[in-house]
Amino acid sequence: MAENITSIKDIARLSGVSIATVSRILNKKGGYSKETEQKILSLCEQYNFTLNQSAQSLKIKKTNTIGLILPNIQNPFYALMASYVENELSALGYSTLICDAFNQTEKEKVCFATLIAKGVDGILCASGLPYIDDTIITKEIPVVLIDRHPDNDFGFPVVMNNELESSESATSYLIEEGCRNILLINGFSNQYKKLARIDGYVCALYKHDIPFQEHYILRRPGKQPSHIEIEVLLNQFLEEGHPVDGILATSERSALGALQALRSRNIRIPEDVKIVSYDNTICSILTSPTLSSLERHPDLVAKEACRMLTEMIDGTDHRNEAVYIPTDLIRRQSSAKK
Amino acid sequence: MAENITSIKDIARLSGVSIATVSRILNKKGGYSKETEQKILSLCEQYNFTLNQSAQSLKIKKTNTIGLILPNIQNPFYALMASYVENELSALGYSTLICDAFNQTEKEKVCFATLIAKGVDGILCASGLPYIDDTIITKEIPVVLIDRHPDNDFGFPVVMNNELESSESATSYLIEEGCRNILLINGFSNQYKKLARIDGYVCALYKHDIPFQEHYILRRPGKQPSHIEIEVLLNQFLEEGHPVDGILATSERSALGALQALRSRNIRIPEDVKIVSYDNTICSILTSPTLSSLERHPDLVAKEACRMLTEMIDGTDHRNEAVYIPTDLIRRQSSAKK
DNA sequence: ATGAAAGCGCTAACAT
DNA sequence: ATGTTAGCGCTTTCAT
Repeated sequence: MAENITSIKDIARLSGVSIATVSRILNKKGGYSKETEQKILSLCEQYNFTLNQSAQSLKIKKTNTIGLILPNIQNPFYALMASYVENELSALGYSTLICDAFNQTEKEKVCFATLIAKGVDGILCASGLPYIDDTIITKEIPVVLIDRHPDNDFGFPVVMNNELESSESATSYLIEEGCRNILLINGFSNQYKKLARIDGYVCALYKHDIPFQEHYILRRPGKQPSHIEIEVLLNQFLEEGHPVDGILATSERSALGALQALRSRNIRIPEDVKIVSYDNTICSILTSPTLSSLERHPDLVAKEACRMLTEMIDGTDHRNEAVYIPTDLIRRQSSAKK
Repeated sequence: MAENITSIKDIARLSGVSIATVSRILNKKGGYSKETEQKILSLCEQYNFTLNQSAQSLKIKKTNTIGLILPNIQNPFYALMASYVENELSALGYSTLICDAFNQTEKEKVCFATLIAKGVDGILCASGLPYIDDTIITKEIPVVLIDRHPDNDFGFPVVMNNELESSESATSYLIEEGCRNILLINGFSNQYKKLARIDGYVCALYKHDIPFQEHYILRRPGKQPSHIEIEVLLNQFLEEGHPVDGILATSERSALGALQALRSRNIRIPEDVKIVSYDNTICSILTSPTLSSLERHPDLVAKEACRMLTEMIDGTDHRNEAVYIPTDLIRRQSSAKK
């Protein structure tokens, strides 16, 4: 019957050294002989002993845990992001405490509060909500924003795509493919006032001398799943007789809604209408026709954000910095040449 | 300049009571007056003070954190599962430490080790791997298995679907729709020897007096993304001239592969071949035709698993228990009546 | 190269 | 109803 090995004390007793030495060895701090190290290490191995992280955290005031706030894990793009962040952080020696904000401001506040209360060393926030709650700023916890640029600015660094250029180039691409009546479908619920994806679209039209019409931006009320709402909205829009030969959908689900609407009206894709979508998740290759999509490289975004955050935890100042990850337009059937 | 409030001691000093009283109030243990409670609470509110969880965990030996091991968060089904588990656990007062095993035994071992080292109160494991590593059993940490029934049995309770019935009913459904040459596509890499989904398929054939042919089970080598592998395999199979009028795909991605293969050969769905898939994620409604799919109710699975695990943490014995969540066949275009 | 001891912030048993 | 105090398992300073 093996005795219960719960603390550094037991290892110390069993090996005949002091707890200080055990601690030094387990933390690789140096200042011990090769033999004692070997002895301690094999003893720990044998008894499957690891340091108690709560005690360690209490002492060194670091939990080696990072909080990840996501707007909605069910969105395949954020599932990807979660996966990449977890992988990246684990390589950097951190665990990931995940928090789903379900696209609700209230839940997001709770996420922040919970994570801070848990004592995470830093927070990665991709919540997508336009405002950051003031109550969180009281704690000087490192925060890196992913994919968002909130209206109120706390100086938190941000890692995101070059939204303006991306939507401009996607729109230009549609124009170059011959589209003249390009509809922008805003897949986000209307919480953002300024959206770079809209600016880029307008910009591209302008550069190609195509008049911008405000009603060519479709905005969803944001009460229902976006693909349903968009299907209804687009049907309505087409019903009113507005000509459309190109669509830039700022979210994958809204692209799907557009697909459904066009299909139900026997409008051919890409012959009559070309579509470019965002996010390039598995969904893009499932539809028929397959969807042209802006690859946003969530792996690179995750990597940069994790690097920044861990550096901040180690003392580096990244306030007000912004890292922009370029996107790539993946061309598929929905925008293929005639 | 507000002073730094870091511990219960500061609150005690500021309010003129002892730390014990503060602790009692913050933990709602009773034994204090309404007034002191009010005073302490508003003080904590004012200074944004919360108990240091590391210290608390060290003392009470509970972290209120649960580890979730997933085979692959990028799979939409497991992203759903993660979302539901996180939501459920947060309602039960636990945080979720997420760990992606990337479908690798080695990474799974690391997940277990990391989580245990972190001091999680319990582990939810949906890793999908057939064996559980022995090194983890050394610690008597509560574990609930999700969606898996490993070959070696540690007595861990399991929450999963009624796999046998599900695949039998799905197969029977195809038969009743007129299919006689039903191909089973095993979307899993070949690590499982016994798979209830196969047994159910065989069972249904048997009950309908349809001879079972071993080569009507398509097994992927498991080196590449399944939809690519399946596309190749199915093309090969059809090339060899075997008649097929129904397909049961045990994963969504393999259903997609089948879709591609059939489409490339101008085989009509559902007229020539009917397809039923698993998991019923967003993918099922993206394809064209939309996919009939077995809804596995990951929300219910998550709920049950979280309930069991938290009960085990509280001392309830659930060893060797199994909870089976029924599935529902969602009928869509891919298996619609002629 | 190693040890003794203080103290991180908390809970709970034992006081009063 | 409230206070005192020991101790959870660890790191680290200061000894030796």
